[in-house]
Amino acid sequence: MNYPYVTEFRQSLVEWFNVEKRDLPWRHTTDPYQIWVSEVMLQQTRVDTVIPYYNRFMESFPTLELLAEAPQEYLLKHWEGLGYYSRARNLQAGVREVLENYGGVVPNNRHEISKLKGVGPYTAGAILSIAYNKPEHAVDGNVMRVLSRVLNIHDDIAVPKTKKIFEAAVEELIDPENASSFNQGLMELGALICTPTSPKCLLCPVREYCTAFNKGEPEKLPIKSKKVKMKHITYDVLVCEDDKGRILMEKRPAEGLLANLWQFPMLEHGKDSIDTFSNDYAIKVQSQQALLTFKHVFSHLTWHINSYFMKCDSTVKGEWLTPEQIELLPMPVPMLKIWQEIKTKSYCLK
DNA sequence: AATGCGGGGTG
DNA sequence: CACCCAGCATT
Repeated sequence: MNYPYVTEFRQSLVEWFNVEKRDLPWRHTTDPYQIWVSEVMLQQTRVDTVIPYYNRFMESFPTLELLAEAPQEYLLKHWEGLGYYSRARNLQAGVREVLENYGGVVPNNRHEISKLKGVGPYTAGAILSIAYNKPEHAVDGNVMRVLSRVLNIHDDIAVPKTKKIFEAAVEELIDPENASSFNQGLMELGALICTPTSPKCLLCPVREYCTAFNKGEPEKLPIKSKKVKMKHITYDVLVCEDDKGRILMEKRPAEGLLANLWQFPMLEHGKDSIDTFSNDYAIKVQSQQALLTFKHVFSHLTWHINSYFMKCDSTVKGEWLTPEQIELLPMPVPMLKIWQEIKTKSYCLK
């Protein structure tokens, strides 16, 4: 395939990026480790959300070695609220691989870097191009949207193999001398100009090369099928406090949803019974009071939560923790919401 | 190829 | 409410 105006397209995009790019924390460095962290955080996550997490993360884990040595609980606390927590565990596994197998130097080729945990086709290309200026494709949702419009590609981007079409296109288009600015330029264009709805074509540096703009209906692309069926689960969440002001906590399993995060005990409606629960923990409930009722939406399921504050007898079973200890634990957002309510209304002793 | 995996922003 | 977002691992 041979695109017309490739040279002009490259130049317009790269020049626009170098002038208009946002000042973001990870754009002050080309350290592969720091670029790596930023790219993992940015997976499926918006820039504005990532910024404070990235800054805090770099303060605590400025080097690959410090991240490799960190306790997982401390690491997860830095990821708390960011979501997709396996990213954090995979990132730590990845930096440990770099220390073990590559002398602490992040590999500069796709074959080796792709072996690292959590580094897929996009992240590999992003690190290689941004940190090492290697002309490698880095195709994410932004790039597929931008190029579907520029090149008039109507393939369904929800179909996995469609990404190969865009990767091949980037290999043709990418500026071999300015791979970093070219790839970032495509993504920046998608974020600022070539947005999903109402793209700002009049501000676009490459509109004269854009098929969708010239045809007049850029918002019709990309084509994306797919709908996900949402599952619903209802839970009672029990905040149990003993007479010493300690609260019963549970650690979630090491696999699956919210792996290794901490929570107040949860009873699934129609599945878990309060009797079994109080039996397991040898708890005797003295009083019970309704807390928050709310809904928490994940990408693939919805939790309907009823939360209760319960005064209980002392017991020797389970993890009864002080508020100070609880503050150090990584918890999912629904639990943070309940915990915040507890602190605000000062139910517990403290 | 299909599914599981968070959470927040937007219209 | 639906849709989107700098994806990857597992099956």
